[in-house]
Amino acid sequence: MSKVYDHTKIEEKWQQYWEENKFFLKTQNQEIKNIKDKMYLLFAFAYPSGQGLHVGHVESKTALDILARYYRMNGKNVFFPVGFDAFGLPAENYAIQTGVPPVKTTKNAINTFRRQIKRLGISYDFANELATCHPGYYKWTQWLFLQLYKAGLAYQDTGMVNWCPSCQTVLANEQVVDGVCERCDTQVMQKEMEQWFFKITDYKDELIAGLDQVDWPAPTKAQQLNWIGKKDGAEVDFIVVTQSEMDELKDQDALPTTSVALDHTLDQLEKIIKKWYQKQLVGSAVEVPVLDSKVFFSREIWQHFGVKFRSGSERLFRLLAVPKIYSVLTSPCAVVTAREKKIKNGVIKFWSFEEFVDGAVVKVVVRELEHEKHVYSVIWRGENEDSFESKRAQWQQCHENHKNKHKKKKLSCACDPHPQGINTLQLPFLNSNYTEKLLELSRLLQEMPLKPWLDEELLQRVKNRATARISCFTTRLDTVFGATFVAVSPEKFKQLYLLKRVSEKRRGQVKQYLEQALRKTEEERQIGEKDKTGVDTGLKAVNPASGQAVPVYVADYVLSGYGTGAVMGVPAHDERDFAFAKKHNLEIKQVIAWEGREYDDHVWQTYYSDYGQMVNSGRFNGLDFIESLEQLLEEFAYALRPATIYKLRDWLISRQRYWGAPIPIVYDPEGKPHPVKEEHLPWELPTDVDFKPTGESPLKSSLELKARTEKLYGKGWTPESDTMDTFVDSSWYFLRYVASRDETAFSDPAALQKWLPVDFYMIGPEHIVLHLLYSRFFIKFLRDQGYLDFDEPFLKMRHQGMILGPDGKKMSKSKGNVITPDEVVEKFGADTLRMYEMFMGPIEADKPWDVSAVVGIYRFLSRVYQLVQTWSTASNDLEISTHEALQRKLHQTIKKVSADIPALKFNTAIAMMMELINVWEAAVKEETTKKAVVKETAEEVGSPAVISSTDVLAFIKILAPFAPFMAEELYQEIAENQVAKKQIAENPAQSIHLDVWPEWDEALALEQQVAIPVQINGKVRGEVLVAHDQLEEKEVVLAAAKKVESVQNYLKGKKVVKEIYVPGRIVSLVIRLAAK
RNA sequence: GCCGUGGUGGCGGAAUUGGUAGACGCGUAGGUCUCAAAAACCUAUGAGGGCAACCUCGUGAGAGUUCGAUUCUCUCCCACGGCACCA
Repeated sequence: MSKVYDHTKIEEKWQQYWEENKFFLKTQNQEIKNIKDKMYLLFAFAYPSGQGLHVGHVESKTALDILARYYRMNGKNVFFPVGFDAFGLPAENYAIQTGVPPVKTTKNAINTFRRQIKRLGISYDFANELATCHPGYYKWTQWLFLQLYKAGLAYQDTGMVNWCPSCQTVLANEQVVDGVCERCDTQVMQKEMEQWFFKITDYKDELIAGLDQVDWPAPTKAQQLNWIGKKDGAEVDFIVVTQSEMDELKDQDALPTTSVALDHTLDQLEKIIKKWYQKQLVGSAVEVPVLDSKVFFSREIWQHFGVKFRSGSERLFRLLAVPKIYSVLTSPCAVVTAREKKIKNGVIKFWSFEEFVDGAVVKVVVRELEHEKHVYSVIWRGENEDSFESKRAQWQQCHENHKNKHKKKKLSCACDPHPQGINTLQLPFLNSNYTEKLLELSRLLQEMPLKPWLDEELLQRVKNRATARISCFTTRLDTVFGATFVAVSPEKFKQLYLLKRVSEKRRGQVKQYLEQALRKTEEERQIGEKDKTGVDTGLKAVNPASGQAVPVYVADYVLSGYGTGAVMGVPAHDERDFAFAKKHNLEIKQVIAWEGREYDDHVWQTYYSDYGQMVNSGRFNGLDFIESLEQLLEEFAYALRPATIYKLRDWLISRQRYWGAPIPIVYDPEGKPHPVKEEHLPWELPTDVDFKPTGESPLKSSLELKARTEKLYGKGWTPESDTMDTFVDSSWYFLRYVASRDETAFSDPAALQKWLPVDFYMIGPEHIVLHLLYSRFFIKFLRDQGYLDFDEPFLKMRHQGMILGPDGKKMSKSKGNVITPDEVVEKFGADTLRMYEMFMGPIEADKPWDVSAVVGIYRFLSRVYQLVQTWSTASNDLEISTHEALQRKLHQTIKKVSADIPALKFNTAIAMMMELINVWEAAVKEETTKKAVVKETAEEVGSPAVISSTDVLAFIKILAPFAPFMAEELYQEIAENQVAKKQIAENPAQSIHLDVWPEWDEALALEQQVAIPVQINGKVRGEVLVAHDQLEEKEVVLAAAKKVESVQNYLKGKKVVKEIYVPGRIVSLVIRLAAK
């Protein structure tokens, strides 16, 4: 009788056979005829943990192995390498506990992994195996660091970093999960340290754009985008004024709700102008800064910046004031009041004047604060038609009485020389429109003598004053009128040196808040998430849109690292600001309204942050977000500018750990960093270190490293003692694979040209963000350095899901739900393990392990084994099979499997093969029964051959990628059959895995008769058999359908009103009661 | 809260992208073999009704489009993953 399926024996035999014959090591030597023929399959770099292979590894490795074997049999030149991401914390932590050096544990772990992988029959090209902890590899990791350093993309910076007190190392933001260390779940602290960074932000825009070039799952792309976090919005400048200044202004009635504060520095102006220029906003209204009584910008200067004067007259000609500059009046007889007021430390001089310009009443207040040498000017505008009209009436009155009345009241007029002798530019009275006034002004400006750029002293003053401006990023510029406070993060408040402006009275309180907030970690701040703490600084800042002077708070709900580190508080339309305002009793001013929805500032409603129509926003009332945007930017251009911010930050690569690639930097006796010379690479990891955590990098304890540095660079030189983040190692390994033994370069240009980019990459969803981002950054950098000629490393990528424990939860030792590959291989064999994991469901889904379901695959493989055994012991050899149903099923199966493998639908491919085996078995049984009628016993009957050797071969070939051991066994066994032997001999391959993939015969795969369902009023009421050559003939099929008995019953006494036939699919009849 | 993914028998999952819902496997029940058990094999297996042919319901809930919806549209519910005081 036939043999029993002995998986252990079979698998050991062929594993050895493949290894001896080096079948899968040949890829590198094969010549590519055509570039399309190469196939670089990449498995995510794995960390060789001491626990050995996990069933999750098996899934993705098997999936890729199936692809590798499939493509090889289809004549592709397949490159399928393997390696180990061997640096990392677990080995080091183990060393701390036991004293066993990481080199040793890592080596053992790799050996275990390699053994297990081979046992699974993964057809890796082991000739190119690599490990990141090998000096031959990390030499080039260090080389990469030096290239980045040379290009200015590796830099040192000090800053607050996440510190894990247990791991004694710095963590990247992304390694902190819910405030605890990703690896050991310890609370993360904040610590200030000198660190190395890679400037990945230089590539932020390209990292976004490149996503269009690759075939990746859309959610992955979305997550990358989210991580880079590009957001368009605007920056809004709030000018800080002290309380005493505020009081003075109030006296002047100079700050009604529609006033505008102006404050500018030179570089800001330059920025604005350039921005306009880039945005091609030539022709818009322009701000004319008058920097000094003697320094004017001529029209030429504006033109030099690419800005044209606006020709329209509807816009106010706005003037900017900076120190020592007063005013340029655009109308001839503005009412100018001059006043002096004594305050504590000096004198404030005020000049205010009103003028009327094309539809707006303008009030300008110029103030000079002697002691601070500051001047603010405020432009105040008529808010609506009514005030405009009344102001105009006033204005005309004023004009009528100009000459005598002004003099009587001792008011000065712009027409007159300035009483204080300050240079005031005067325009002749013009009755004509604004354009002409503008032209006149520009003519006058041109005549003014030009003074060179600001002198040092003035420049310094301008710079100082810049700190008195708080910029806030917002994506909701349409709510700007509703900003009733400004909240600054503690860090930013410190940076801006705002504390010195806080009044004595409050300073202590503010200082105290700052100190305790800065001490808190990011994590601690999050604990009090709903508790919006903050302190009123007593400072006021002027909302550039509403002109309202609003309080400035320091609040730790504002993040320092995002945007500008300060926010404009719009409590009416932002939930956080709302909570803050409620707690601190701040004004809540609704500026957005929605049709059919009420606003009540007592309770927050989610729709308060929805887009809507602007209200309480002056002339912008009624506009929506989009409509207002451009206009706001233009109207308040002196304080608003478009801005884009990113969440992505530079990559912090320093790790205070031992088991990683040393950063190739040495410091001279002055402490200045210098790169290690290339001839000194690899800059080897010393072995004489103390693993015990001390809070300092273990490399500091190495005498060898210190001695080496002094010997090579001189006395007093010291080595960098940090190692690199292991993400650095694992973000370029796929370049090294193609020339993993090259000692002269990081990779071989010819091999790179030949194999890269990677055609298919399979990684777990845990690597979606960082690994991919970093790899893409390296590729783009190396490309810019001329080493590569492609933009994206991974053309096609898919993810494997997670294999869960039988309880549906994530496998973990503590839950006791871990299934190990070894135990399954032991019991059922590697073929069963592979196939079961492929059969569990879609590759990308998370699936629970079903202990009892594994046996289904084992049964299937046993049946395959038995069937082929039975076949090969049959005495008669068939050239061509005569069993029609079996033939059809076989060819349908070849077709389906050939389509499913490249689509990664392994589960349905396996289901189809099972169906085939079911049909095959049934056919054998049928034949046996036929024979049994003649013969008496089963032995006499023997094994009927209903299937030809061509067919058997075809089947085991399509099975081969899934169950490579079984397929090889059967392949070699049926070679004893005469006919099969001939067919196998036609291919010189000594292994089924190097043989040729079978083709299917479309004609044989076709069903002779198709059962077409017949629907009546949408319900299936019968089916009609149609010969396959009549499928296209609508009338024939419809006629036949109507004759079907079950259909007839429904048609009685009814009228068919509609007939639908979808060829090969369905007949649908719509019936009504027949008209009487 | 935001972004993303999904919800189909007792379970894992199919369904040619709008055309007979539940392929394939597990489990379960009954049977064959056996002294018995295990293994293996055979038959049945969405729910309800009927002796039966058949009928009704049924893909998270509700509505819509259609001759026809697991598939498309809208509203809602639930689960999972990522980000999160991100302005």
